[in-house]
Amino acid sequence: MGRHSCCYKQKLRKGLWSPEEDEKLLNYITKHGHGCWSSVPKLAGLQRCGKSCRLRWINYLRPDLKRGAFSQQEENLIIELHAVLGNRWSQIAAQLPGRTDNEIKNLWNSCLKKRLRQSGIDPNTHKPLSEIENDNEKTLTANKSNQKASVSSNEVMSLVMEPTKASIDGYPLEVSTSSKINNNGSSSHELFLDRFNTTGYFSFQNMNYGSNIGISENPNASICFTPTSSSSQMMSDTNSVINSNILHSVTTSIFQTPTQVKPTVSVSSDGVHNWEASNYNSINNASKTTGNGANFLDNGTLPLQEEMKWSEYLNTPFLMQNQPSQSIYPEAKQETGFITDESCTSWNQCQQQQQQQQPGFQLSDIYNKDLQRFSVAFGQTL
DNA sequence: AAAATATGCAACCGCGACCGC
DNA sequence: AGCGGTCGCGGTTGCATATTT
Repeated sequence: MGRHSCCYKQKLRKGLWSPEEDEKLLNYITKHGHGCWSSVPKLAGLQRCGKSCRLRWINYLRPDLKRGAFSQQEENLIIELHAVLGNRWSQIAAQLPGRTDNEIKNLWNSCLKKRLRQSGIDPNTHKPLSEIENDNEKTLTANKSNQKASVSSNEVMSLVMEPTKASIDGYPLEVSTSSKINNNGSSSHELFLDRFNTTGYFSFQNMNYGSNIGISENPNASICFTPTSSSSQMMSDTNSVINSNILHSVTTSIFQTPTQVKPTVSVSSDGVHNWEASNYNSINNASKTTGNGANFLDNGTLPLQEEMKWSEYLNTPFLMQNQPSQSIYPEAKQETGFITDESCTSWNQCQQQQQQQQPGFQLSDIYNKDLQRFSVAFGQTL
């Protein structure tokens, strides 16, 4: 049961394939096609079972296979697809021409899974690990509550609302919220923005708001903008806190990440705010991973982000749009008039190029637009 | 330099689905 | 409907090589 009859036969070779065997199989299939796999080894003169021949052909000998290391784009796509499809390797492989399911599975198990963990992302759920811990705590709390006959007013309660669709300037954005009543009587509001549930592209401009230090003087650093409020101002203005913090966390996460991110912002009624955001950028270079991703530093700034090629980012395949050579953000490009020159490898270069076409152009103009958008988006949900 | 350990990859195995008889 | 053969998928193993101790 479940075992090939051919496997019972004796004298069948197992293990690694020799060059001679490869040649025999390749020659046979090139001339005759594989037809029924169980008859292939006999006809090709091989002491192998049909299953082994099939595997060798599919994973190694097929002429349309792409050789060599996976590109960054391919890795990003695998991560995105895995977030949607899980361990359905054959379906993932179908989106990557020239790559086999086995290859992708190996890459995932040996490399990508590890990188995600180092980035503070759970590779199974693609959620930030901290969020999962929170979820577990919530579950535990809920279970404890359920075990009791009644819920007293000073116990923690959690309410997760249905996701709501928002659309800002025609850019879809899915937002779900969670309200919490803490045992000290104060309430907090958590907000999740899940771009993976949107219909395909970012809600905002493709820019990195990676730091709170203004436009960076360092050409090797990511372009950096500062929110309109300082940290101290944020503390005195709840809306500003919300908007600025969300702006930081969401944009940093989204614009640095090729895959799913659920930034979480929690603002309690007593004015104390805390938030977190995962940062996938570290995937690009695991050695620069800094634990749990891009959390705000104590001084209210974010750590500098590693630079990502503008053109590469725009062309990152998204969901099923596996067309690396075609930008998937035409709307954003149209609106910003931004140059997506392949040779443009830094934000400063992008700005310089754009300024040649548009004298006086400033990236900060786009930033201000985004700030407005975030205000609208989160004004609707908070 | 040698042993131990980690890593990456190719291949195997078991199982379920499908098909034809 | 039952059975056997085949195919394809996903989990796992085992080996060669690289890295660390």
